[in-house]
Amino acid sequence: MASRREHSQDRDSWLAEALEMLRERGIDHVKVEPLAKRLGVTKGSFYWHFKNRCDLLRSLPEFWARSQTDPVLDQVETTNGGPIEKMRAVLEFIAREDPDRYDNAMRAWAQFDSEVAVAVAQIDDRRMATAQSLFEEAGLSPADAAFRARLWYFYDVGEHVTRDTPVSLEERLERASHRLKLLTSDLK
Amino acid sequence: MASRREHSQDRDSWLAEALEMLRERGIDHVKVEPLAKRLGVTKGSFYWHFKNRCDLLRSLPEFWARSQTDPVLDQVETTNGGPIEKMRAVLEFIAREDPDRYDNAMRAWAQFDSEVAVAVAQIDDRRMATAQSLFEEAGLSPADAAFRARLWYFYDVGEHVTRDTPVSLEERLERASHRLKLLTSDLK
DNA sequence: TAAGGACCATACGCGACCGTATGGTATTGC
DNA sequence: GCAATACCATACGGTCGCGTATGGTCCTTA
Repeated sequence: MASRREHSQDRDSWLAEALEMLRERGIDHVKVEPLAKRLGVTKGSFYWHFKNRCDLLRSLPEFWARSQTDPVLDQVETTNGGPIEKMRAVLEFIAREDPDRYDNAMRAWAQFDSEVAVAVAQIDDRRMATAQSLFEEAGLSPADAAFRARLWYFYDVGEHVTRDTPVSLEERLERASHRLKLLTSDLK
Repeated sequence: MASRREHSQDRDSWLAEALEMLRERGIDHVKVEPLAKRLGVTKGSFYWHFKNRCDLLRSLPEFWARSQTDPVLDQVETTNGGPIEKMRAVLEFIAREDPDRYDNAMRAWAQFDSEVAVAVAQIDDRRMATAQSLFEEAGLSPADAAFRARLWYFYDVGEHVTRDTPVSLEERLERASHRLKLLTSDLK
């Protein structure tokens, strides 16, 4: 138990590649043998690190949250300034980095797997709670801040989910600015 | 060409069942033999109506738009009153009927198929264009109305996409009312 | 340096689907 | 009443992926 690693590096390699495949082709194309081919090994390796395919799939949401969402929420806290400035920083960060790269694929998966749906809903809640606290900081009541946070967050979701063609960075920044103005013009 | 049906009834039966399966389990589970089993026939029937599985899948988006979205947009036009009243009517209709039952599954599919993505984007555009025209009727400039329509529509998308547990009718109506107020309080 | 464990390759049986080939039945036009 | 056609059942070969069994190769530790 002394030198026991919480997350094996090799296991995480499989998970990272699986997440990439999930993003590219959907969960039903995350299969053991094609995955092994992409990693340049055979499935003999896979069944060493995982009990079976289901074991891999059930480990994916935790890996997704750990590798994708945690860094973003950290970004929020390390920004200094008032709530509006924090929102602006978040919007710029999102517009530039597009950290939600895997979100759509996770949502697509969550449509058909209730456990995954719960995991994704928890992430949604964490993000909306952050937004709500910022609106409360800006002077809104908890109830009003909660709804404003929904509107705030759902715009993100809508932008990602309805996008079939890529949007330029300028356009994304323009929309972010417009959105910030519309949702915070009555505050401060 | 005289008595030729535009859409065969039997073909539509396969499409309707396929759409249902798409909603329940995702596009990769829309398979010929399970589908035939659900319809109580064998796949010999399928390959009479369709060239192959790909033929079925490529026919699904058109069927979806024809059977799901067209009726909703008709509903918008047949309502009389000002733009705000029309919006209220639309919100109530959506909150009660939930006509977007298949939207999530289509979006999930569109994530991994660019042709489907285009078809869904066209539906999104039609719906947002309708919303935009209502906001213009209410006095906004085309540019402002366009953005307001995005905010309006993305809230719908967000509500549907992030929902893991069902929401009561009362709650849905309450949110619809709140949303209408927040997005139209400065108009008229 | 021998033993044990970590890690991976190979080979096999199995089931789920796909698409085709072929034959059967029932209805319709003439 | 007889074809032609619409529609469906059955049977088959082929592919893909799962999971297991088994053996090989390092690398560590005593």
